[in-house]
Amino acid sequence: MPWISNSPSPSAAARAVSRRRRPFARAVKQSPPVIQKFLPPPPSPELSSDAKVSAFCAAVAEFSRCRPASPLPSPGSSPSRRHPSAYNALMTSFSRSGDADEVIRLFRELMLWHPIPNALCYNTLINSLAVANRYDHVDKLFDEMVASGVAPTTASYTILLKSRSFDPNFIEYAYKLIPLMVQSGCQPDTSSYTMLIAGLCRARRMDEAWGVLDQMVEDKLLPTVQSYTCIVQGYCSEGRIKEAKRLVARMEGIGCPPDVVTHGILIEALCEAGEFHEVEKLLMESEKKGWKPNEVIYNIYMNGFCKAGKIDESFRLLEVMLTNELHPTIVTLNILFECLCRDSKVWEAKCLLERSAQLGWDPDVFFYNSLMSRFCKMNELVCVLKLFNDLFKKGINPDSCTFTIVIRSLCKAGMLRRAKCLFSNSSFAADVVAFNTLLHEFYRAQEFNEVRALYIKMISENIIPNKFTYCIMIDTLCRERRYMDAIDCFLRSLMIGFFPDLVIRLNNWLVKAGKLREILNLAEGLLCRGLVIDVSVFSALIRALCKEGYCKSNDLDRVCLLLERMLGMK
DNA sequence: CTAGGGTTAG
Repeated sequence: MPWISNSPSPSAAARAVSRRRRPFARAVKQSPPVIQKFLPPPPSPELSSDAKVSAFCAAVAEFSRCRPASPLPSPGSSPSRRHPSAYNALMTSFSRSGDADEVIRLFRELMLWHPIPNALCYNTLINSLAVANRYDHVDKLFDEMVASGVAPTTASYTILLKSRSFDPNFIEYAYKLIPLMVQSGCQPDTSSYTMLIAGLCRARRMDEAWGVLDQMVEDKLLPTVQSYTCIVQGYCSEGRIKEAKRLVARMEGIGCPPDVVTHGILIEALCEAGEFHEVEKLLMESEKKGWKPNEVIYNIYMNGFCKAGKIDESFRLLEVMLTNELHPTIVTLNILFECLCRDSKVWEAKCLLERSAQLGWDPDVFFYNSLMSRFCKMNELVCVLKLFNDLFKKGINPDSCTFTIVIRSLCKAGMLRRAKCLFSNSSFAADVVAFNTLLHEFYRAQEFNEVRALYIKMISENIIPNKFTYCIMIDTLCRERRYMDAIDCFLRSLMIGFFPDLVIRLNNWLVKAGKLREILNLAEGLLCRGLVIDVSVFSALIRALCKEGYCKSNDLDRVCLLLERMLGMK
């Protein structure tokens, strides 16, 4: 397999494992049947007549019956001279279907006939790359556009904002970009402002998001459903459901009634909070309130039930969906598939996947990930690797999630080196989660040098560490008693945001080691950056003081000074 | 051409 360099293939790994298991299997064969019930059930060769399995099959049948005919022209058709607007229409179409590579190809082809494409074409291209998270290309292409004398439009800038809206440094970027935008004669429009609001909400800066909304009104731009929906989502992701509900209610009053998207966000949050009755109520009132639940709404609701372990309810919703003449989508199938996996029907799920072609659906990477993730939890490494193999055989591209599952499975079986090999392969686009997974495993194995090396690799590959990464690094440094480095590491984490639980964690290490001076350094580091010292840091100080012997501490003056500053006396 | 929602991983 091409993605593993100089290392045995997964099938070899699978063989190695099954070799190791063979004596065990033999032993079981000869022992009384009582032991056999501790073994996983063998994969069932035939589909069982289980009600949920047949419901899933019915959903598949409905899915394949209602599948639209391919709306797209086949990629790679021979170049022919087309008008730029025809190219743009084609590119938009491929961009919407998520095929950024085909958009790039079309753009290149367009340049053969029209060496300087117009702003619209550039926008479409850049947007498709932004959607595909290919940020480096976004910036390069924008510069290229400007360099070739094509004036960016307001939409160009909005796309730039979008490409950064998940970046931890979004706000700084946006506040730099907007003046530039105005300077070049592009006034921010409703969509630019909405993008700004979306980014602020993602960064949990709700007050500022409201501020932008006020600014919009001042600029005589009316906020739209989209603008408010971003804020609803901001509240929901912070768990502030009451405020989200209140805002949704208020939207009706100000002539901006919440639509199906707004409700989807609210329903997802309600499900997560276990307020399923509230969801039911919203659905009952939907007609009266002027919105109509679509497939996505049911998917969200079904997924909510699935996550809460209410598998029967998920399948009940499938029936409701069908009676409302809504067709299952590939996402619906995936959620139901996940339900089967959770409902101890893993082996049936495996069987379903094996017969997908016969049943009438093309499983995508999500189906494989769901099943592999289940097998990973069950320590069924061989099954994981076999599915990983099947995926390649079918020509499905694994995503970073697939790799994370494989890495976890390998690590769980004690094969850390093999997991590391996956990382050395260039075709594996590791993301933060994948890195965190392996980092965590090396940490658990106390291979701190490997942790460090991997962290350096991560930085060099421009993967921005997140909270979990810093957590592992802080733990690692503390385990090595490098407390000052741990503090430095924490202070670096402030670049991506302030996480109180990281402070608490670091403090616990410092207290445990009786590192009073380091606690003071940390507290001062926080204060001089204008951050509020949490009560946990305060109590950690007291605890460390007690441990050290209050009177003996030479640092008492510094503690008092800190406490005074905390209380706002100085 | 551009703004808000759904499935998987730590």
